[in-house]
Amino acid sequence: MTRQNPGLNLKEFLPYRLSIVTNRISASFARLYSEKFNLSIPEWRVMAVLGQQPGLSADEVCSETEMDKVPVSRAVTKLLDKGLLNREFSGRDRRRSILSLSEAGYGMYTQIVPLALAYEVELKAALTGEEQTQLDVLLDKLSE
Amino acid sequence: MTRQNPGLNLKEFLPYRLSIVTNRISASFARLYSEKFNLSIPEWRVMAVLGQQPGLSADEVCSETEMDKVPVSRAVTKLLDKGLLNREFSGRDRRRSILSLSEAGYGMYTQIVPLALAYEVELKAALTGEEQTQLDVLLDKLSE
DNA sequence: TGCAATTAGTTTCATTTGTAACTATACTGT
DNA sequence: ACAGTATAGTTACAAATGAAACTAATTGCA
Repeated sequence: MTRQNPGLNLKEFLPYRLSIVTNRISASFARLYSEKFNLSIPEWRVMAVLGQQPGLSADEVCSETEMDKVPVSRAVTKLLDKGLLNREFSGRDRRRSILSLSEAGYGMYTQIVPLALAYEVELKAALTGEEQTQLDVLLDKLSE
Repeated sequence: MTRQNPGLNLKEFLPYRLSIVTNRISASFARLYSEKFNLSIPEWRVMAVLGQQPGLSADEVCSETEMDKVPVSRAVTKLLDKGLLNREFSGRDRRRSILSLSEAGYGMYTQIVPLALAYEVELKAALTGEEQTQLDVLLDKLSE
């Protein structure tokens, strides 16, 4: 039987290429903080967003990070256990949590940030300045 | 306590942005074939690569798709169960499998490919022709 | 008011995933 | 030829994940 190729070249297929590149990048970045600081990816994401915007609720962390509420809830529990997070509850709405990094959490955060920025610099070194700008534009457009 | 922002803006952080965009795209593409054809992501990937290059071994499927050998092995088992794949073993090296889509598998493949291509067209519609070229270049460079 | 509908967050359970151990076959150097 | 090592693929086990059910608090509106 002869089969004509219906014309999908996986290596040129955009969703596929994006996922390969992205997975490589996030895996190697994750190694950076998981090894030294023993944080999972969801834990780091929660810390990263709270380092920037203290006082968010769990729900706001979800929308900021585009994570599901289940992994967020679990990450928050773990981070509380490790003493990296403070949690209060809103007086106005007692279901609503108010999350922020603890002293210890903030200390860890300030150690990770330079690693993250250095990693980004290294990544971007593969691109010219102009290309970096282009990439920003393209990602925005693909985000629709 | 006053905390100076150490300068990580998550929304501008490249690995983060890539992963958000990519996850959205692969999730919505996966819906396309998982709903209609009941394929998992690994199953589709195996089929996609074998549709293009019949006769690969499981190991070659791994390197082509950058998947771990465990999910590949499981996807192959499932696809064999569903009758979508044929498997022989090499005479020269009887450990080595020789995989290809069955009639049924190829039939499904030829149905999915147009969906995939249409999806890609839709994605790329957000970009100008020039931007599409740029994106290719950028992804190549980021792949190092 | 008071009761249905919503919302924040957690827990349960089934599925998926990856690491590591395992089986079977093949290769290598003596 | 054969002992040691490497490779293809599978299986077992433990951890991560997500959908759905659940709890508790709040809102809307009759």
